[in-house]
Amino acid sequence: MATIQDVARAAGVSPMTVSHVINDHPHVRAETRERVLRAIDELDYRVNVAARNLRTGRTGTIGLAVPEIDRPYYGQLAARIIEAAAGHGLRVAIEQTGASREGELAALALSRNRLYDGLILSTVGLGPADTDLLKVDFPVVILGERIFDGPVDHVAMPNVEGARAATAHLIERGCRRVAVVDGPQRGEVDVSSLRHDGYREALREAGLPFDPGLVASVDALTMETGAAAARRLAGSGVAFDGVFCVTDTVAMGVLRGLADRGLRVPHDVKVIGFDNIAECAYSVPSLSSIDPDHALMASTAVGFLARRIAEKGPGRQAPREFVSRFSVVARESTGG
Amino acid sequence: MATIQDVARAAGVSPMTVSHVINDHPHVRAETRERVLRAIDELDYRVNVAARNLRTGRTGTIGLAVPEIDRPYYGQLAARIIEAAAGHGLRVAIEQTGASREGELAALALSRNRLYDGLILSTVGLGPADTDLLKVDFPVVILGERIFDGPVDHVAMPNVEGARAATAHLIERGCRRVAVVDGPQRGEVDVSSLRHDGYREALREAGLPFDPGLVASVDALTMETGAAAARRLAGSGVAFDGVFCVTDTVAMGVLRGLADRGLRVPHDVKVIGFDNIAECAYSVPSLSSIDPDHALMASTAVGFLARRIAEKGPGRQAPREFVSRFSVVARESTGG
DNA sequence: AACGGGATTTGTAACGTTACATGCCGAGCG
DNA sequence: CGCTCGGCATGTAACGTTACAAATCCCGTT
Repeated sequence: MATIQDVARAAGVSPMTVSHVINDHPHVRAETRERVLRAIDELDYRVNVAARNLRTGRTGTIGLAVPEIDRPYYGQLAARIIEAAAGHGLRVAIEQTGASREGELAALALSRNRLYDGLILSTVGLGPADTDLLKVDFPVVILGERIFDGPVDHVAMPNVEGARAATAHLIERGCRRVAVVDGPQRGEVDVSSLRHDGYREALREAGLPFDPGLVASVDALTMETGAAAARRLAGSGVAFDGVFCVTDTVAMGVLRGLADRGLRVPHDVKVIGFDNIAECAYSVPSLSSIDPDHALMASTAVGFLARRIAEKGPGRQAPREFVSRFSVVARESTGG
Repeated sequence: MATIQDVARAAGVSPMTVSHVINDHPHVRAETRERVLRAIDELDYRVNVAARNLRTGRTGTIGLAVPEIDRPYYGQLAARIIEAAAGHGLRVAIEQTGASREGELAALALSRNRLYDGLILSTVGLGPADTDLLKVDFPVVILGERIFDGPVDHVAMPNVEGARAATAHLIERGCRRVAVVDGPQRGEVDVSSLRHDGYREALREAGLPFDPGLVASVDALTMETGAAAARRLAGSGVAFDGVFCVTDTVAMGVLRGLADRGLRVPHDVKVIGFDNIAECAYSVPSLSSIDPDHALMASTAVGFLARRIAEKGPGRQAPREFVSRFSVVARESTGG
C-alpha cells in the first residue's frame, strides 16, 4: 500500500506538499497540485486514517450509543444522526447498550479510549445518580430524557408535555377511562416516569380520577410486551375506552393485543402512542402519536457535539440544554 | 491524558511490560501485573486506540454498509451483525449507502482507507458489471443478492426459492389470481428480479397463467410505495385474491393500502411478504412471510469476514459462498 | 559453585501522518 | 541595489503504541 512518501517521490515533491494537497491547504501551486494528484491516482494512494488520527488527535468519527438499533425509533433516530453528522464531515459508529447502565458506561469508556471524537448517548439506564460518571473530559451529548443540571450537553424531548397532550387528545375525543401502558420506572427521569407523569397531569386537568387498575406496566418497551399488556387489560374486567402508550413501538403491540381480544380501534378503544415513528402512518388502523421532531433533535444533538469537539482548551462552555417542540398527529386510532 | 510511558514510570517498569499487561500477554509476573494495573487505575490510563491501530495495522472495527438503517429489515440485520461481531471482538460502524451504487462505492473507499478491518456490504446498487470494483485487496463480504462468481465472499438469501415458496403458499391457500408487488429491477441479481422470478416459477408450477396486469412495480421498497401500489391494484379493476410482496416493508404498506380500499385481509385478499421482520407478528392482520434465518446469515457473514481478516499474506483463499435456508411462516394474512 | 534454560523484562525502531518552524524565491519598494 | 514580503516548498520532530530481538533474572541441576 502506497504511503505519502511514495507519492512524494513519484511527484518529485516533499511529503509535506503531498499532505498539503490532500488536506486542501493553501499555498500549493496549481501545477504542483496537479502533479501530486496524478501521482496519488497512479499509485492508488489512500491516506492511512490511523496515522492521521494519531497525529491530529481526531478520528472524524462520533459514537452513537442506543439501546437497540433494531427498534424502529432508534433506527430512525440513527438515520437522522448519521445524516446530520455527515453535514459536519463526521462518521457515526453505533454502539448497542442493550438498554443497560453497564452498556452505556461501556460506550462511554470506548469513547474515552479516543476511539471517537465525541459521543451521543441515548440514555435509558443512567440516572441522576450517575451524573458524576458523565463528568468526563470528553465531548458528550445526552439525547433523550432530561438529567437536570447534568454536567453535559443535553437534547431532550418534551416528555411530560407531550404525554399530557396525548392523553388530553384521547379525552377530547371522548375517552373517559384512559389506560396507560408504561415501562420500567427506574428513577425519576426515564421515559416511562416522565410520560406517566404527563398522563396523570392530563387526567387531573380534565377532572378525571386516576385509577391504578388502568395502569399496565411492562418491563421492556417492545411490541411483544405491548401486546401482552393490552390482552391483560382487556381480560382484567376493568373498563377502558382509551390507551396512552408511552412509545409507538409498545402501541403497535397494543393494537395487536386489542385485536386479539376482538376490541376494535378506534370504535371500542382509542389508542395513541408517542414518538411518531414511520410505521404509525401505515399500521391498520394508523396510529395517532406525538411527534417530537426527531430531525430537529438529531441535528441539534450533532450540532452541540460538533461545537464541543471544535472547542479547545480548558475554557469549557457551560452545558447547553435543548428541549424539542412537539405536535399531536391525529390518525385513525383516535378518530371516529 | 496519561500514556503508557506515564504508567510505566509510575509502576517502575518499562513501557513494554505495561503493553504486555494491557494485552494479556503471558510472562508477566503476577506481582508485576498487579503493580501495573494499580498504576493504570491511579492514572486513569486509557489506551490510545489510534496509536495502536497505526502500529498494529488493525482497527478492531468493521464497516457495515446498508442502504438505510431506518428500514426495519436493515435495523434488525445490523443488530444481529453487531452481536455477531462482538463475539469476534469487533466493533461495527454503520454506513448508509442510500441504496445507490455511488454510496456503496463510497463505503468501499472508506474501508480502503484502512478505517475498517473489513466491510460487510449489503448491496443493492452494485451489479454483476461491478465485480471488478470488488477486486480489492481488502476483506469484503457481500450480503444479500448473489453476484455469481464474484471475487469476494458472499452470503446470500434463497431469493428465488423463497419467493417461489411464498407464492406457492398463497396458491395452496386457494388463491388463483396472485398479484406481485416488486421493486426496481436494475440487473438480474437484485432482490426484486430474483423474487419476481420465483413468483413466476410458482405460477408456472401451479399451471396458472402469468398476467402482467397483476404486477405492480414500485420504485423503492417502502411502506409508502407499497400502500400506493395496493391502492393502484385495487382500483385497476383487475381481479386478484392474493399478493406476494417482495419485502415485508412493502407488504406492510400493501396491508395499509388494501385497508384504504376496504379490502379485508385475508378474507378478500391474502398477503405474504418476505424477510420475516419482527413487525410481521404484530401487524393487524399479522403478516405471513419467508424467514431466511437472519441470525444465521449475520453470523456467517461476520465469520467469513473475520476469517479474511485473520488470513495474512497473499495466499488468499477462494471466495466462499453461503446461501441461507428459509422457512415459510404462516400467519393471519394468509389464513382463513 | 558454575551452568543451562525457561520465565520475565527491557531497548530499539518503526507504523504514516501532520504541526511547526524554517527556507527559498521572485517581485515590489524605498 | 538591497531589503522586505508573500507565496510556495521543505525538514524536523513528534503522536503513543507494539513487533522483534535481546538482555536479565531466577531456579533447579550437575
